[in-house]
Amino acid sequence: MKKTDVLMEIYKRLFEHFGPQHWWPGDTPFEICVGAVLTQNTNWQNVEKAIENLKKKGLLDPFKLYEIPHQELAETIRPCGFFNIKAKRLKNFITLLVEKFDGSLDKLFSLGLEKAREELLSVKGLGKETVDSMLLYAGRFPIFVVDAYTHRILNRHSLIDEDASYDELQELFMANLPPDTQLFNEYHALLVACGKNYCRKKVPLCKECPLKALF
DNA sequence: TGCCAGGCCGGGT
DNA sequence: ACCCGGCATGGC
Repeated sequence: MKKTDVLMEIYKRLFEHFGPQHWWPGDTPFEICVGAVLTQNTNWQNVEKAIENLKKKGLLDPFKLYEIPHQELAETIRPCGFFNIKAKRLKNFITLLVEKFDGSLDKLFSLGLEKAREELLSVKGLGKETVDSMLLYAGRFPIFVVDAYTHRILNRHSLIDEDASYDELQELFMANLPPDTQLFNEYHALLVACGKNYCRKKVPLCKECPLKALF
């Protein structure tokens, strides 16, 4: 069976089981980018509280975040955990956005996928997953987002090695699927849904998993 | 109650 | 080039 067919079969099963996920859960591209940083190794529920705090204070704005002192920002996003380091990372991102792109995500994204990715990856605290999430869900670029769930699910169904890298996984999807933003959007969200609901740590293989007895 | 969550960095080997 | 500890809150 060709890799393309395998990947499409997985997508089909996940979509039929979970339905459309309507990602990213955020109103604006900027909110999506902020959420991408805050959700690093963190439950989305906690991130929602932090984002709600930012909204209440009217801080969900590049220039407001540019001005706010570290201490106050950290306190505001406290519920999402790792708040000191995340406040720094947000600041680093905001500094790039304001000082190099007039606070405009459109200007950043207008560089195109490759250049925008390079710019974002140069920011301390933004790794590949965070950056690719911004590019896919805020920038609408057709780039596949890999995360811990992607890794665990594919490994558990013997489709990749335990030690496969981010780049290898991303390449697997991108070399064998059409570069379709909506497909990549839904696919990643579905993998997260599957991981949260079924493919948990320590549970070797659960009976309800839609990918059970895959091939 | 303990374990885990949509990572990433930095220091030590 | 790996490997590992640190970062921290809140929900199940």
